[in-house]
Amino acid sequence: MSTAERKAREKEALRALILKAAKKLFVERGIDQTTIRNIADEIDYSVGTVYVYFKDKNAILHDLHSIGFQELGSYFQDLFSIKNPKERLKKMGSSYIKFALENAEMYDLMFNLKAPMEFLENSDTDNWDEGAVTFSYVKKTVEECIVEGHFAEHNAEPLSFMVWSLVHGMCCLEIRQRTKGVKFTNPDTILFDGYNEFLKIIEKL
Amino acid sequence: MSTAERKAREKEALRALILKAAKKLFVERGIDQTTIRNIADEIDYSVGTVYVYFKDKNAILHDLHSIGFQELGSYFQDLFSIKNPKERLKKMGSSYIKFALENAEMYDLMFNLKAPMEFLENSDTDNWDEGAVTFSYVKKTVEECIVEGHFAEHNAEPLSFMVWSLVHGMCCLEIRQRTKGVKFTNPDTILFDGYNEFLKIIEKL
DNA sequence: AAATTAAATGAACAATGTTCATTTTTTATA
DNA sequence: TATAAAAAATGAACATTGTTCATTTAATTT
Repeated sequence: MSTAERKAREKEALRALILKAAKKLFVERGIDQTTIRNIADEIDYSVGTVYVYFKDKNAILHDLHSIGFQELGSYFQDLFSIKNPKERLKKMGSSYIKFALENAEMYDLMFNLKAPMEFLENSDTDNWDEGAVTFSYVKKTVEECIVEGHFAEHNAEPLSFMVWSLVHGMCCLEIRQRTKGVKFTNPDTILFDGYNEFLKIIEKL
Repeated sequence: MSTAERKAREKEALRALILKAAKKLFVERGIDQTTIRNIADEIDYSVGTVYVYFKDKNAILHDLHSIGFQELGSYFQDLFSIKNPKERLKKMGSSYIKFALENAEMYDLMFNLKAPMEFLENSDTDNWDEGAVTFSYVKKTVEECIVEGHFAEHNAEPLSFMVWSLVHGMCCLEIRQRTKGVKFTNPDTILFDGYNEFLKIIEKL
């Protein structure tokens, strides 16, 4: 192997190390509470080095947001082995919520923070591929449901968007602390209970 | 009138002036892009004065978030003149979305930003009264629907939460730029279309 | 071994939220 | 009205950010 190749690998390794440290700190203490200096400290490099490997903080956040989508992918892993589309859709929603609650900080980064989208705006194309791919899973499943005769008189794309919004909205309200102060009868299970109402509904469609 | 009374009024007036200036700048250039110095400049007072009237930035954001709920209230104004609860529920969702889109920055502050909730956490009670009251409108309406024989086998509170999540999720995805990169068939009407799917659904329940 | 290239550094800058000793203004008192 | 006391307003100063870039250190090539 050439030195050039080795160097390229080393560069990639340090890049990955920075992302790993960033993720660790984000999960541990939250994204707002993590500074570039913290990240540099964590891996015993200087602040300047971080900027050699990433244009700015948005670039780090965007890369981490992509990693988040990979992780969401692993929650979605086995979904398409479920052949019944309605069952798959129901399970997809549960997995989505599960991911959001178990990876709140990453979920926030993926679907709420402005940074990853600002990064996209300053890049060649402003396609949000990660989001588009994830949405296509929902849409594909809804389309299959329609083929099977469900959701009559509904349109696949807007209906899929509605479903996405429904689960996203629940996760969002929870993660951004909006369920806490409202004093639900069963605060601990409100997401579960709320999603259950949705399940009852699509059972009838 | 006593001087004390006049002074109290003057204090209240300056407090309101600060909030008004803050709101103006928030709407004009966004919340992250607005600094305490900007606000002070806008009303020709010094930075220090702002801190005489507000403990910190969170306190300003919290007060403004409360003002936002008053404004949402005016969108909800005539809803309870609609006696048919199902019609009212449908209209309530539309009004909610309308408010969110026409007041994106305020909506974000009310339902997404951490600041207002952090302010609550540092206060005596951490009840989120504004949110609770707004949710109660939805819940009351859903309960009336159930009394009228709709939504059989559903539970009012979780179902209301589901409905709230659905509209909130749509607004959230839109405001946080998550609908833009996905390339919907009709990007401009996806919220409208998505909500329409919801309307079709509750028509059947 | 010297020269060249690449990588890493950290001091320095501008912007921000926040504090607080000082100054200015207003009110009460004599 | 003149003076003392209280209230209000001030802005310089601090700590913490993200970010830059001239300089230093290390690695590679000649």
